Amino acid sequence: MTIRTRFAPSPTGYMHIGGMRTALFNWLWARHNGGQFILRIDDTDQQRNVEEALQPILQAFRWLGLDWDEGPEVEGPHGPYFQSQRGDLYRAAAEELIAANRAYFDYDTPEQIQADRTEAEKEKRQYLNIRRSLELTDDEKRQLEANGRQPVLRFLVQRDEKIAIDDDVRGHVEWDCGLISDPVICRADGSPLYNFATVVDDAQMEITHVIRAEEHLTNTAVQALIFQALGYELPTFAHIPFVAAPGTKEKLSKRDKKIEKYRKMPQFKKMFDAADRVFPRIGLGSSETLNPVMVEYYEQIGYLPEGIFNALSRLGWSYDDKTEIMSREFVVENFTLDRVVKSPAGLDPDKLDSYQQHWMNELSIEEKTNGCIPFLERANLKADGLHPVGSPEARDGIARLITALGERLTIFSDILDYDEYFVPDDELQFDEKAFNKRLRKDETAAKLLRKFRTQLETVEPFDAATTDACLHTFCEAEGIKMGQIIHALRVATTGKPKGPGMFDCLELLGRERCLNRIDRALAAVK
RNA sequence: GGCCCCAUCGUCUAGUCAGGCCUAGGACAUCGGACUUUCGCUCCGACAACGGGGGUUCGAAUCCCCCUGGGGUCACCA
Repeated sequence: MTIRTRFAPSPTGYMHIGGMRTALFNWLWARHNGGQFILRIDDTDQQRNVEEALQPILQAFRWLGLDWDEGPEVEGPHGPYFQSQRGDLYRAAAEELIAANRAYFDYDTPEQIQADRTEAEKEKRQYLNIRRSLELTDDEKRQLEANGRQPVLRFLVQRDEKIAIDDDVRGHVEWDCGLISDPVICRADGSPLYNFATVVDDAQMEITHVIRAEEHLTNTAVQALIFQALGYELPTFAHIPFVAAPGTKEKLSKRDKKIEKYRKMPQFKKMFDAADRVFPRIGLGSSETLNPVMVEYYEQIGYLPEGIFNALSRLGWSYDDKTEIMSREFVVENFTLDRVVKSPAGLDPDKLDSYQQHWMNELSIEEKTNGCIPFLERANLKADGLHPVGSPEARDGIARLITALGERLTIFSDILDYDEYFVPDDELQFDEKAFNKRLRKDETAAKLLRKFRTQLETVEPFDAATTDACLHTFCEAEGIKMGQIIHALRVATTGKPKGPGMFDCLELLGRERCLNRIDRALAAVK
C-alpha cells in the first residue's frame, strides 16, 4: 500500500510555524515510505483572494523544500485540490447519508440551539442537541420552509455506541457517543463543514495517514463516525503534540493578543527585537508585520531552510539520545511515527539558533556572500561607501569581509551589524562608550595612535600580515604592549569595540579609509 | 464544568511498550576556566530533572491505582 499523507491549510495569507511542523511530519512520513504528500486547500470558509492568500503558504513550502505530489499548481488524479471546487463530492456524500438515515435536516434556529445550550448550562448538565426536527411531519417541514426557514444538515450520531481509534502516537482512544452532539455537516446553502469535508476528501484522496496536531483529537470521534457511516475504511491517525509558545505548554497562537504577550517573553523577545532592528532597514515593516510565529519571518530575516528544517524536525521527535544535527536526507531516512513525543514541545529560539549556526557554518564563502548581498542591497548600503553592493567590484570586498567574519554570522541579516564597512568615512558612527574609554579618557592611547598613524601611511603592502608586523615592531620600539594601542586603533577605524581580527579590519578598509577614520577620530578627541 | 490528552534538568529530549546495564545520558541555555588585541569560535569544567501518595516486586523513572498539575476541545471556524 502506498503511503499517502496530506496537509490542508486554509488560505490565511501566511504560514504558521506550528502548522509548518505538522506539514513537515506529514511530508517526512510520506517521503520516508516512498509515498505521496498532498496539499489540499481548505477554503470552504472564505471566498475572496484565495489565490493571493495562498501564495505565502506555498512559498513557505518551497522555501523549506517540502514538495507536494498533488495539489495546487501540480494538480493530480484526485483533484480538484480546492475544497471550494469539490461541492459535488460533498453533495453526493450528504445524499448518501440522508438516504441511509444517518443525516437529517434540522429546522431549529441558531437562537433555539443557543437557548437549549444555555438551559443545559444552567442545569449543570452536558449539552446534547435536541432532535426536534426528527419529530416533524413532512407537512410541518414544508410549512417551515414556506416561511423561509432554512434547515441545516446534521449527522445522526448513534448515541448508544462507542467510537474508538488506535492512534499511532496516542494509542487507543475511546469516546462515548452518548456525549456527542449531532454535528452540522452542511450549512443551509449546502456548503460542507470542516468535519464532513475533511472526511470526504481524505477518503476520496486515499489518504492513509492523517497526521495532525493534537488539538484535532476530539474532532476525530465525529470524523471516525462519518467515515464509518459512509462505508470508508478508517485511515491511520497520528495526533502529534502541538508546538507550544517558548517556555510554556500552551499552543503557539497567531492571535494579536498573544503576539503582544510573546513580544515580552524573555525567550521570544530577541526574535521580535531582531525583526524591529532588521525589517525596517530592508523595507519590510517590523515585527508588527512579520513575527516569529510566521514561517516568512525566518526566510525574510535570513535563516537557512536547513536550520529551520533541523529545528522543526527535533520539535516533538528525536532520532536517539544524542543526535542533534540532522540533514534533510538523514531525517527522511530515519523518521518514524513511533519516535514522536506525546507532550507539547515549546519552540526554543536559542536552540533554533544553534541549529542555524551549524548549518550557516557549513556554507562556503560564496554561498554566504550570495545570502548576504540581498540584505545589503535592500538596506541601500554601498560597498566601500561607493559601489552598489550588487556590482561585481563590490562582491570581492564583501566576500573578504565575510571571510574575516568567520563564524560571527548566524543569520544572513547579521551582515547589517557590520555596516561600518559600507559607510563613507565621514558618516562612520563611533560607539560612544568605547570611544570615551579607548580614546577620550586614554590620552596615552590617543597619542600612540597619532604616532602609529604615520607608520600606516607608508607600510607596504597594506595587508593584514604586514600591518600586524608593523604594529608589533612599533610596540617594541615604544616599549608598550599591544593592548595599549590596539583598542584605540579598533575604535578609530571601525567605530566599534569588537569585531573581526584587527588587521583583517585594516586590510578590509584599506589604507586611505583607515587614515581618514583615524584622523576623524583624533580630531574628535579634542 | 463535561470529554479527551499529557507529566524526566530552565528548555528540547534519551530511557517507559519487553522492570535491574540509570549513583538518569545528550543537546541548548546559564555560570566558571583556558585560548585570543576585542567580540565571536573552540576546548575544559560546573550547575541542574524522574510532580505527590499508595501499591506490585528481591528490585520501579519504567507496571497498577489514586491525587495533583498542565493542556486541548466542547461552533451553521478550520
